Amino acid sequence: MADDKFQKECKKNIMAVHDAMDVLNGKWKISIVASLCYYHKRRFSEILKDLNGISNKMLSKELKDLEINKLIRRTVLDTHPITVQYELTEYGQKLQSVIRDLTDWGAEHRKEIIGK
Amino acid sequence: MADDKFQKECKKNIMAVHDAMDVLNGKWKISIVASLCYYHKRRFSEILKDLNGISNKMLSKELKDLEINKLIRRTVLDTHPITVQYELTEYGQKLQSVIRDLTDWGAEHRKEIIGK
DNA sequence: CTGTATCCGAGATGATACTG
DNA sequence: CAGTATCATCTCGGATACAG
Repeated sequence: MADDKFQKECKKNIMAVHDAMDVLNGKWKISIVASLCYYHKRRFSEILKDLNGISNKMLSKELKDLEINKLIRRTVLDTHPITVQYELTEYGQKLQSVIRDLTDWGAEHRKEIIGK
Repeated sequence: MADDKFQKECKKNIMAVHDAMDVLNGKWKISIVASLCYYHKRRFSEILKDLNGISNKMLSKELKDLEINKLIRRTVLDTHPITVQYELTEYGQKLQSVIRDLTDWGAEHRKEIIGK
C-alpha cells in the first residue's frame, strides 16, 4: 500500500543522512569544509587559525579523513619552506548548499542564544 | 580594504557553521532530526527503529539535548501504556533544508561508495 | 611550515538489566 | 512503552615535544 511506500522512502532518506554524517563526523570536519567552501583555497596554518581551538594534530587527522573520502584535494606547493594547499574537490563542492544552509541557521541560532 | 571585509565575512560564516554544529554534535542528532523531519511525528520506539544501531540510552540522551536546545518538542500522550511523541519545533523545522540537502548528498555518496 | 609521535584524561557510546 | 541505572569500552581530542 501507499503507506508502505512512504515508510520505505523515509527509511531510505534517514539512511542517506546517516551515511552523509558518517563521512562528516567529528567535531571539526564540517567546519573545515566550510572554511574551504568560503575561501576556496586555504593552507594548513590558515585553516588552523580559521577554526578556533583545533589542534594541529586534529586538523591533520581530519584533513586526512576528508582527503580519503575524496572531499578535498591536497596540493604541495613548491615553495621554501613547503606550503600545502587544500581545496574542495568537485565532489566536495556539492556540499556547498549544505554549508550555506548551516551558515544561515547557525547565524540565527547564535542570535537566539545571545538573546537570552 | 575590501579584502579585510571578505576575511571578516568568511570568519563569521565559519563561526556560524561551528555554532550550528555545536548543537548538532554527536553521532546521532542529525539523524534524529532527519527522522522527525520526514515523519513529522514519531514515538520513542519508532525512532529507535529508524536509526540502525542506536541504544535506548543514547536516544534518550540525544532527545533530551535536542529538547533543551528547543529543536524538538516532547509530548506525553494519555494512552495505556504511556506513549511519547516527538516532533520538530518551528525552530527545528528551519533545519529542513539542511536535512534535504544532506539527504541528497548522502544518497549520491552511497552510490559512489557502493560503486567501488 | 606542515606535519608526526606520544601520553593522557574526559566524555561518548554500547550492552544489559531494571523500573513505573 | 519509555525510559534509567550501571558498568565497561573505546574513541576523541588536547598538550607537548619533536621531525623533515
